[in-house]
Amino acid sequence: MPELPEVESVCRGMNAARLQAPVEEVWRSALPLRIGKAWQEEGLEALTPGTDPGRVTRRGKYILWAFEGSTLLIHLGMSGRILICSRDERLAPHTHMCVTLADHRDVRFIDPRRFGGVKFGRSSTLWESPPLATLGPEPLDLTGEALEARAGHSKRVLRDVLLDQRVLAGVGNIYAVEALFLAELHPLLEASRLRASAWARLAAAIRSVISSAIEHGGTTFRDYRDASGAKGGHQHALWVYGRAGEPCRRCGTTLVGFTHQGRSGVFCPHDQKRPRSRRVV
DNA sequence: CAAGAATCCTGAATGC
DNA sequence: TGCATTCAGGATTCTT
Repeated sequence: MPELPEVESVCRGMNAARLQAPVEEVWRSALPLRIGKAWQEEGLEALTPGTDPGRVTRRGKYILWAFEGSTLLIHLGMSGRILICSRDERLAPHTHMCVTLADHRDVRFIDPRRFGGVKFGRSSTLWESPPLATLGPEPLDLTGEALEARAGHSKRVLRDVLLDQRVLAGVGNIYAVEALFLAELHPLLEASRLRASAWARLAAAIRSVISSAIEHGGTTFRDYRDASGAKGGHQHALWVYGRAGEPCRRCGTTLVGFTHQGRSGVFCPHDQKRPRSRRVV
C-alpha cells in the first residue's frame, strides 16, 4: 500500500538510478488500469523515441517523471511497483508499462491489482486538471491552521478526513491511523469537534510520522518494494496499525480494531479516548 | 454540495 | 493437502 513515504522512496530510487539515456521505445499493456481512466488527453504514444528523461518528483502519492516539457504521471495504487532492470530481463507477470532507454535499461510499471495508473501529458496543463489540481497540501509542511481550514467544518470522522486527498495529499490508511495515535485523538471522532490546539497537534503528528517513515524507507506490509526491490523498514516502528488485539506499546492496553466506511483501523482505548465534552482540545 | 455506497482487481490469508 | 471463501484498499463515479 504505497502512501507518500513509499512513493518518495521510489522517486529517490529512480533519481539515484540516473535515468539519463534517451527513450528508445515505450510499451503499454492492453489491460485497463483503474486510476486515471478519465485521463485521456494525451496517450503514452506521445512519449516518442529520442526524448530525454529528466528528474523524478512527487506530489502526494503521484510520481512525476519529467520529459522535455511533458510529464509521465504514475500512481502506484495498491500493488503498483517500479522496476528498473536490463531490457533483457523477462517481463514479470502484471507488467503494464515499459519505458526502454538507449542504455539498454527498462523502467517498468508492474501492478497485479491494477489499482494504479499512468498518464502522459504536457507539464504545463497537467497541474490545471484533476487529479493534481484538486490535491490538498503536502503533509511535510502542514500546519494546524491549514488542516482546520480544509476540514474543520466536516461532519466526517477524523480517520476519513485524513484519507481525503483534497484535504491532505499523500496520507493513506496506515499513516492516518498512526498519526491519530500520536496525536492522542480517537479515529472515529467527528472532525468538526476539534479545536485549534487539537488540529495543531494532529498536524504535528502527521509531519512526524511521515518524515519518520521516509527516513525508514517506507512501510512494507505486503507488496511494497522500492525501485531497487528493497523493502521498507517503518513496519517495525508502527505504533498501532496492524496490531489490533496486541498490547499498546505505550501503555499496554489491548489495542482495538474497527471497520468504518469499509476501511479497517486501530486505536488504543486508553490513549485515544472519545471525549465527553463537546469540544476537543 | 456533502457524504456515503458501489466499483474495480488479485494474491495472501483463513476456513473447512 | 486442497479447494473455496474472505479480505485488503485508492480513487472515481454514482446515488441520496
